[in-house]
Amino acid sequence: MNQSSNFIFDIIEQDIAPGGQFFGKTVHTRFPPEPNGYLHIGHAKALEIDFGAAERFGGLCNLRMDDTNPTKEDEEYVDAIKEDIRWLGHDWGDRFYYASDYFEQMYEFAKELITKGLAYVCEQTPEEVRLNRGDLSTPAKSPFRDRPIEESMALFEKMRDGEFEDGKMTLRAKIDLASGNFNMRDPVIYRINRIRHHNTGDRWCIYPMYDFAHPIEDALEGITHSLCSLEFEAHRPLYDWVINHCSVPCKPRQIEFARLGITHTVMSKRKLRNLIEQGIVDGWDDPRMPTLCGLRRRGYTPSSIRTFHERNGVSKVNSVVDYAFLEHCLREELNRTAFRAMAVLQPITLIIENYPENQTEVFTVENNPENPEDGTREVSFSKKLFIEADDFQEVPEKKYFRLFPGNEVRLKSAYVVKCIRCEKDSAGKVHTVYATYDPDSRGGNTADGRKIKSTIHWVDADTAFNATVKLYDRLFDVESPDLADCDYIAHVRDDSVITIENAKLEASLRDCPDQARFQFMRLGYFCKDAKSSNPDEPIFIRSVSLKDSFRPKNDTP
RNA sequence: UGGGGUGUCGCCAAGCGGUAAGGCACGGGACUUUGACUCCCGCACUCGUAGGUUCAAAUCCUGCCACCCCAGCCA
Repeated sequence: MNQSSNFIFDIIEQDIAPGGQFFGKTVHTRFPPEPNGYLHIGHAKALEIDFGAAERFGGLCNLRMDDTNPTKEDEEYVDAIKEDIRWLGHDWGDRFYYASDYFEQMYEFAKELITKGLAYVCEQTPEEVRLNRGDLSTPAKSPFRDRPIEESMALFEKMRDGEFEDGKMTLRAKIDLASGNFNMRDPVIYRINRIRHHNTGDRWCIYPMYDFAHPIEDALEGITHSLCSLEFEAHRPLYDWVINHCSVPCKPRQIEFARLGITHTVMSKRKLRNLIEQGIVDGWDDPRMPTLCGLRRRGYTPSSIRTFHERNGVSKVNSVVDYAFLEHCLREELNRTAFRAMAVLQPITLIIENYPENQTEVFTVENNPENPEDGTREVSFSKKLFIEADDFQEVPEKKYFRLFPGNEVRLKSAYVVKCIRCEKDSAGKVHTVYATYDPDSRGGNTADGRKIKSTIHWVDADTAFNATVKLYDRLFDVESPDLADCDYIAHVRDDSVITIENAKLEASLRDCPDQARFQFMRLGYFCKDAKSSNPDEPIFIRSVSLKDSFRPKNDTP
């Protein structure tokens, strides 16, 4: 499937080769989202790596909700996460798990550590722990570090039994208070928190911390390779410590990779949530959001997103990929697969003066010139048409070769017409253009073989229907709104969505199914919005524009 | 000041001692019943930097510089 390798796949390959630590084993990975928000395209990168590794080596990938902190998590996200993963085309079979399903075993492993003298109950307050953490040159300290094993054990059991109030004490791993790696300075591995857990209800009032829980979750599931993002690199010694000191069934290997950044967007849950709360976007599935549900609504296909990630590769360099590359991946696919249709977004009237009144012809148009197998459809033509305002200039600018007085253009698949004159309103805006047609150019080819430089799209005023079309564009006007010192809210574009109420669409678009994707010729790729369309009022969303070398899209600073 | 990472074209990214792949973006041209698509051509004598080893270095060694992550009872 994906033939290109990366440093992680190279490592796995070595691990399962003769002499490797997982020789003879099935590669087993996992995707472990925390159910506290919606998945975005950055998560999709991890998905591609986790499920991709399993696929590549004939292994398995589990889906596991990493729900060890009930304060932040909620079941409401679980189904949405599953839906997004399925949409991307990944299958976890029957291996769907909750980290919370292992609480009992984690508790036992914690007791094992206490028994071994490798964990102790610490009664410092959160503030005291922070104060006693030391600094770059000073070791941490805890007055409870050398408390007897039996005492810690009794206290820990009472913690579970709910005998102490929240925050009163913690269970800490006894590792190295002087370590240069702060994660090893006797990290807290259990805390008391009386809050109902979405999965375990009120069964627990103590919850394990990520650094303790995650390696156990992995080991219990027989994970061979635990792939995560770069910020966990400094946690790996702790991950290995837990694996080595608890009697877990296997020793997974953690490998870290750089998370994805994309220009002109923000990726952190906090910032995305903020955009919603401030009413800047309509919700998690707003088509401008980098969430998977947002991209789905925008018209992105699963395969375009997977292609995007595959071609970006995997490394350990903090990288920010150009938004244009995401757009490229979508265009590339849709050019191949989307049916063409004609739609006029900024209509002006075109009257063919020498065309008979009340006459209608039907023309046959290819659905996709890139793929003849997609067949054809019929569109009607008559004396009065709509064309794009952009396709006419009374006084043509340099190199303009569309419609202007005296010039000929071809109406896609119909006739060659010659512009005669135009009519303007009181404000000087052109509303009607008059032309004559060449009856010998039926279908678009001239009888005398003269070349027509330009072909424009059109719709028949008699059969076209009005629809709302929403033109979405990037949300921010700066390349890196996600930088820590960037006031990203101040850089939200006020024209990131332009709503066109009365676009004129060709009749065939009227009854297309939700989410159907089209190329509106010469404009871009659009899809029918399943969320806001009514049976009688379809609403179309622009997924991405077509490239335009006449007026290159100027990139905002 | 401690620990862990990373530095190859504007942006991603191959490269693993033998003399800088590819994609995006960009510029030029051809073709075109979408100024799209497609197709050509151009786009790093140079790999953060300074030395060293070698017949030969982006690849090995040493120093320096820059940037990122870590002191939550978050993940």
